[in-house]
Amino acid sequence: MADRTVSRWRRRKEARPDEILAAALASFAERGFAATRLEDVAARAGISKGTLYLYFKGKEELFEAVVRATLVPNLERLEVLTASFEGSSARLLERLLLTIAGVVDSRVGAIPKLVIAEAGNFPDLARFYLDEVVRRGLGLIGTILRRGIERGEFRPVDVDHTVFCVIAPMLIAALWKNSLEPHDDAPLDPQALARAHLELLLRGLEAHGP
Amino acid sequence: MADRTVSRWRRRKEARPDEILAAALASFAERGFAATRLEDVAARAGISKGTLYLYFKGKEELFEAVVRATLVPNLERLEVLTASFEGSSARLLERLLLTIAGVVDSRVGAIPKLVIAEAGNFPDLARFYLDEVVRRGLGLIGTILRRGIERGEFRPVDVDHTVFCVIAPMLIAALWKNSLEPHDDAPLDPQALARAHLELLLRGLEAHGP
Amino acid sequence: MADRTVSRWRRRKEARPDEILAAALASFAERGFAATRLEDVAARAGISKGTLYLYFKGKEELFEAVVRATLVPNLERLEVLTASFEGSSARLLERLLLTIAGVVDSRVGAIPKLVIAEAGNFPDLARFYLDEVVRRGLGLIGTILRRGIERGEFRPVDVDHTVFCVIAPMLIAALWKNSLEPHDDAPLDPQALARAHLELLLRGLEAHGP
Amino acid sequence: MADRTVSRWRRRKEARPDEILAAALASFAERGFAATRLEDVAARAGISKGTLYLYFKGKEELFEAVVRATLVPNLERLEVLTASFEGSSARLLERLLLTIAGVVDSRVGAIPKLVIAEAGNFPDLARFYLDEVVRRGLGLIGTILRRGIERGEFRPVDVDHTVFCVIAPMLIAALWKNSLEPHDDAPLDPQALARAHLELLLRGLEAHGP
DNA sequence: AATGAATGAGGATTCATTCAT
DNA sequence: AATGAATGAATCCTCATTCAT
Repeated sequence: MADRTVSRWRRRKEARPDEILAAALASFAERGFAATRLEDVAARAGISKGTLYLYFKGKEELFEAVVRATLVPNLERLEVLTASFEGSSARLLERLLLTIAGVVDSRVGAIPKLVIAEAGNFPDLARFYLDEVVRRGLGLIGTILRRGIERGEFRPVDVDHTVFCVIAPMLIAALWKNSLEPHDDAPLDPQALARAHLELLLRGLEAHGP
Repeated sequence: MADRTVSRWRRRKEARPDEILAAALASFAERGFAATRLEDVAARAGISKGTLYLYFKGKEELFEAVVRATLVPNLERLEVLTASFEGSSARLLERLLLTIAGVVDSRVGAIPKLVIAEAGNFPDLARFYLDEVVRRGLGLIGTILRRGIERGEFRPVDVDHTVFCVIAPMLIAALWKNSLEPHDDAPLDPQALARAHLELLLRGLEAHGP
Repeated sequence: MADRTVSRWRRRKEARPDEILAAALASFAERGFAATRLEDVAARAGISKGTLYLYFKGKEELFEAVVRATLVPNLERLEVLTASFEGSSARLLERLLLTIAGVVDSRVGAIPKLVIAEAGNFPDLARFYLDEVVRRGLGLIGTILRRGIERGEFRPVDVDHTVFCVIAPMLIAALWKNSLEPHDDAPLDPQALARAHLELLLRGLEAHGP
Repeated sequence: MADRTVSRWRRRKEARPDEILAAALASFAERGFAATRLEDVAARAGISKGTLYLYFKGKEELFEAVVRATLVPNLERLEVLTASFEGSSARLLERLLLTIAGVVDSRVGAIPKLVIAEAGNFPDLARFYLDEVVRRGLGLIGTILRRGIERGEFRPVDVDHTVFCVIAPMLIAALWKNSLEPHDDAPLDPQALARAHLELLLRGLEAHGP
């Protein structure tokens, strides 16, 4: 109803930034930052080259926007999940990894590859990602590990290093899907990998004896 | 003796390709393929831009040579080690991961980042890497896992997926060192990570009591 | 009375072209033709970019209109003054230069700079300016000089070249005010310059002896 | 002899900057800064677009180099002339203006037009020109006027404003030659103008009888 | 073999102009 | 009449590659 009052044009203008970000993510994921031509991004978004510049100051800003706009919302969801979870820490870890496996399979799974590839050329972006994604993500896992140790579910481990071991397979899956998998015959199933990893991980973390 | 007959100049000339490869690896590692200027590679190698072309057909060939020349020798060493190892599979896995942790800390640790970043733009290279590094590397780990299972040291696991879990933390360490670590304050110690990972992993793989 | 019947809105609409011309003159004066963005002109005139095109066919036409619309009315005033002046030729020359000094200090003082800068890119405009401003202006001064010579007030001089000498300082003042003065500390006073010039000029023109 | 040892290539490299500056001056003079395409400058200099960038960082730097490289040497010549001149101040002024008239007729006569047109967009250049050309030039004329006044050759005048009157016709000639003259039929003769100006000026400056 | 001056294709960016609303 | 979103032609600039010396 209220929507009728806004012109189609105006509605388009509001949708544009997201359409462009989606197109840009796809292009950057395929070819990387430097090899992506803005003209291709524009074509993919169904607009002209010049229109891009109405929404983003340039290629670098577009790239940064792509990285900044993605992942963080996902992380927030996971933080809420962790804070409110009532079951065992093993179940929580399972829930977390399977959710991440789902993200890995989506478009945003390409972000880690982009950040890893371009961190050297985008120091600001690297720091943002470090602070807002990596530290928060690792912190989240650390919280769960400590929760398990405190509750006597997990044996005491070197939390700082173990968090890397928890997330590593999922990260590798995300990178794999966006780099070598297209050149391989057998696709990787992130969910299956997550389950194999969980089995190994939970046994590895299990508190011994009575 | 024989060496003495070869002039220093001649030895220099024979060393050139390797010096160029080392310079190229350093530059590619810092900025990535596209952002690396051949002029910088040349300067780093102490030669002129034109001289590069006497040894490599172009930027792409140089990049491929960097990737092809590295890692494979390391892999061969590991394959020999595995084939001839006499101790327990746990010890073998430990030996393997600690060795890899050493590689991660060296210049060649940058190769995975480069391949991941550029696989989309270098299909041939991607396939080479897939065949000659990834499959061989994962195969090696698979061999060890199967060895352990057969010998009753490890419980039966989903080998195909578990190999990813075994290598993932070391790979992440390699990527971390060549992307985000320079923007972080606390450096990651691959050896320490390998040990934390081994503790977790070996407990996770442990065959249950009789 | 009649004016009251026209709505303020309508009056606004009729004033538009002049408001746009004023905004355009200000922008062109500041940055020159090429560096002036139509968007800025529109903003300065308080309208949108698109509206400009309802009044002017394009940037070039707007530029030409700015040049054509200005100065000519000033010249006409001076021609009337000259034709009807009754006093000595020295007084007339004084009147003329002081009036021009006033124009130099106004917005239209920027026109000579614009024409000089863009004559090469606007041949039509150059010819218009040559015919309607330069020749008429120089002709006016020539008329005064000849009047003075005929009346025995001025000595006989090379009129064709002297007209340049008469107008040159005022022109320089106009250019100075619109180019280097903003970067200088001490502003130039066109009236004072006109007076210094007149003193020099009238002595230089003075007819000798009895 | 010694020249033979330097290769033709090297000799070319040393000549290039000046060849480019000459080509750039010609293009900028014709069309102004913005309307000049670097490709045209390159073509005029007999080189390719890219070669320009081996010698100048970009269009702006090239423009600034054109302005900075020219005129100053001319000024120095005039300063030497003034300092060492032995004749009457009237002769010195004559010598000065006729020399300037010669410069006006050369390629460098286009510089004032360029600076006036672009001062608003090149603040640094404007200040440079103000300090190194305008102030020095006006100072030179002021020195001569004061010399004449002190020696009793000229009557006491308002030196600060009179210097503008002395130089104005020559400046106008320089601007005229590089803007409107190409659209006019009768070319202006700077030497003739200088002579007409001198006659007027020297009479105007003449100290009155005893 | 080595150099480095020269080239030009490729792509980012700007902004005058158009036109649906 | 007025708007401002969209367009794409025009041009700067970079850098891999070539080649005369």
